[in-house]
Amino acid sequence: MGKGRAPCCDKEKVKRGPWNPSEDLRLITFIQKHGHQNWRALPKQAGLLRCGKSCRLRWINYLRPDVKRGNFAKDEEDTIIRLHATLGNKWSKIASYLPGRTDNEIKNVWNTHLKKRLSSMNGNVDQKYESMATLSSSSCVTSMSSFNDKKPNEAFEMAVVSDKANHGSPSEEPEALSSSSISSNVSNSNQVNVSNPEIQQGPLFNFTGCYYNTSEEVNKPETTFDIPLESDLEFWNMLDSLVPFQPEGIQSHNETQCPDFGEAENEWLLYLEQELGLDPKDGGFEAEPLLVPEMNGMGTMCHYHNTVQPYEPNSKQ
DNA sequence: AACACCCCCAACCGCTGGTTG
DNA sequence: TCAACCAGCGGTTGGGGGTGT
Repeated sequence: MGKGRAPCCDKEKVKRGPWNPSEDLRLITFIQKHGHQNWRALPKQAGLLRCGKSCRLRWINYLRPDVKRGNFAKDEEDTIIRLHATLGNKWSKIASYLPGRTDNEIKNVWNTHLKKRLSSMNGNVDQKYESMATLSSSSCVTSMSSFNDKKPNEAFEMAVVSDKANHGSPSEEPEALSSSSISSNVSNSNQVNVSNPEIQQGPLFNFTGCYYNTSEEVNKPETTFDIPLESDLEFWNMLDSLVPFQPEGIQSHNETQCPDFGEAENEWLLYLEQELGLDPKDGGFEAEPLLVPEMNGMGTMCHYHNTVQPYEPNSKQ
């Protein structure tokens, strides 16, 4: 590494911080059309002033159609605890056993909830195997010794078996954790598999993002996507005055990298536009071509968790 | 009401390992 | 074989919201 590593992107020319809806839509639409063969080139091709890494993270952790959001079910938490005892901080590995959950999300849950819970139960997180003994049956703990050597699906089958032993009736096992669904999808969660009906939940694929609740959300009140259209005339005027965007260097549709959005594509895009308040009927956004202009700096973003905040171009970050 | 503190989590940073020429 | 490039991973950060005083 004598010369050192070239920075992944020019930080001076790259937008950072939270993503705004128009950036999300632009990224989603680009990936939907062209896939994500080259993350580094993607931002330029998609017309985003973002680092490729940032685009990748945003897609994987938030925008993927199959990402599941909301609180973790107890069974999911138990699975994380169990897998963490075996795999350690291999978040992506753990995520591969929890369809729809991202490594980042699992890492956050572990650091904010589960670690503390284990710590309070045992007084010492390092005694994780002892912790496992309290959480799980002895058969589970003993099975861990051979857990490491298993292939993911085999290991998960073991986990499921012990899980059933721990929680009694198999009916307590959530659908997303059923062994059948797992064994059909043991690839890393980063790999998009929207064509898989086991992952693709619902008539449209389940674009949960931050825009609406999923039916699997636990203990969360129903929330709405609340874009204050009236109060953000500047933003919507900006959208109205969009210049057609022509992606650079797009030769052909990449079948292998482009998620198969199938017949739901148009319906989904329509849904997205409506959710984002970009209804073409109102002179707003049309899915193709991508028309969203570049943002005017950090001040343009809005943070939207359950409820979208007012879009304030001049508000401070 | 105002302030301080805490918690959560989206996003960033830097490293690693795989691939390619 | 090796250097350069790239995607992916895991650790960390910091802003915003919630809660306590």
